[in-house]
Amino acid sequence: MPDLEEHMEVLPGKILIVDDEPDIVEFISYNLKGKGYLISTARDGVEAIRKAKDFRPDLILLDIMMPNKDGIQTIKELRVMPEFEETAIIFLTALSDEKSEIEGLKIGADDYIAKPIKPELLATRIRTALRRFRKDDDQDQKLTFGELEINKTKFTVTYKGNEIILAKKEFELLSLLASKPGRVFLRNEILQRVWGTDVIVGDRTIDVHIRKIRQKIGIDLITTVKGVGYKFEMV
Amino acid sequence: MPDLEEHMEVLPGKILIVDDEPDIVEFISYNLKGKGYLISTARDGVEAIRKAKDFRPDLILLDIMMPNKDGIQTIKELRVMPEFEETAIIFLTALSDEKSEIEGLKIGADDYIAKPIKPELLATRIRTALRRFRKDDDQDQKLTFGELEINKTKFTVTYKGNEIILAKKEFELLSLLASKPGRVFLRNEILQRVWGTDVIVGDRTIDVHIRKIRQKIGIDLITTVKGVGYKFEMV
DNA sequence: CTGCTGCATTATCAAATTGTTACCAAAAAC
DNA sequence: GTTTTTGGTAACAATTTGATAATGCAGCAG
Repeated sequence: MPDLEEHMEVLPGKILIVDDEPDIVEFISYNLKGKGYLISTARDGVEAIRKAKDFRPDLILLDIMMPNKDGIQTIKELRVMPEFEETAIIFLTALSDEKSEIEGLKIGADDYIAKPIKPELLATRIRTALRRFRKDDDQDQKLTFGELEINKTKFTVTYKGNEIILAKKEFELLSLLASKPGRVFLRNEILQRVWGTDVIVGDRTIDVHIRKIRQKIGIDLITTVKGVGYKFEMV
Repeated sequence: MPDLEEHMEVLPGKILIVDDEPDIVEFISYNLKGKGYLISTARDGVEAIRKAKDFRPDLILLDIMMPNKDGIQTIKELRVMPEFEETAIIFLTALSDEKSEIEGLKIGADDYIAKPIKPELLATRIRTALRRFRKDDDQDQKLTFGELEINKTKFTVTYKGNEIILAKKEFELLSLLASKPGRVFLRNEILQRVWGTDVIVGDRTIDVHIRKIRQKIGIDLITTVKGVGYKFEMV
């Protein structure tokens, strides 16, 4: 009977590869799998965002030129969502367009790699980028405010030691607001960051979720700024 | 049938030798057995993969030039399987082809040794490679949570002293979840880490395995986080 | 070779939970 | 005082998971 053991211990990281050329995806994917990275792939920006939400990559390799939604647009949308605020993103650029490289970095990429891609270079850059964002995998990512604790790793919220069960959207919404206490998030912004850009929901949806959160936590940590949005605040 | 030598006490390691020339296999095999390694052999890539699954070597000596499936192709296939992700692999190369050596290393070999093989050199390299992947072989790797014990070496789970028989996938799944108690594992992540990157299985597969585990253990140690994933938790 | 046996996966349906909307009342803004 | 915006409630829709049985497959004993 096989001893499965090691393969599930320390993984170097999860990487999402986004490119419309299957050959390139295949090539990179193959190279990185060999090094123990977990790989997911997408062939355009729309798919990329969808997969990223599920896969939660530590790093995204993002082609600039793509159909359906280009790299620039994709990174913009990703960076707006709280869960990808601190995800490493490396652009893949055809060396033709030097201008876009610079633009890419300004927009929020951490690095860029010119095609054709050299495996050694790729590996090095990836290691560097991942090191920069090294989240202690052993340590929980959590936000604490006095008696309230939001643990993103365990997906739990506790208030005065009691665990409060929040549904996914509720949790995401609270996490977003709590990520910048005091800051007002516009309704529009909340929609974008929690629901994404292409999902369309009615006006009342946010309200209802806010209400449920307030109800579950008991005290009102969320303040309404009428006509504008909501903000998280410890009293 | 691999020639195991059960009576050996402290095993320095299990080595799979893959070469199509019986003389070389014999030569290396003889040398390494003398040093206390457990040896298994294969004469081509296809046989190598088959034997590797059974034998679970700590290190594979892999000839590049072989009939049926060459070393390059073999290592590619091995590296993709999670259980060999972290197995040391050393290429055996005829010094004729220098280019392939480099290629081999890039692909995921840990080292290469040029033929003709010198026993001292071979021994040194093997020690080095094994050290790099050193796993506490002497001590059982186990996780304990109160009355529950998961022994990764023996492949057993006991609860309140009673041994619980889990199937392979069930065991892998439980091990993964228990490796970070409290942490939520996304369904996708579970799929990747237990089933591998290229295996495609339906949505319900994880559920069914989770259910079987719950059923066998009796108490529910696994918590569902709806829309997100599962987590292991002692209550 | 044949028929077991146990495991992994899928199919199907039921149940539970979650997300969204409709509607109206309440509060604030103008 | 009207208009706009949000809160509360419940209904509804959608999604997700649980339970169960069935299928297919590989290993194995005879």
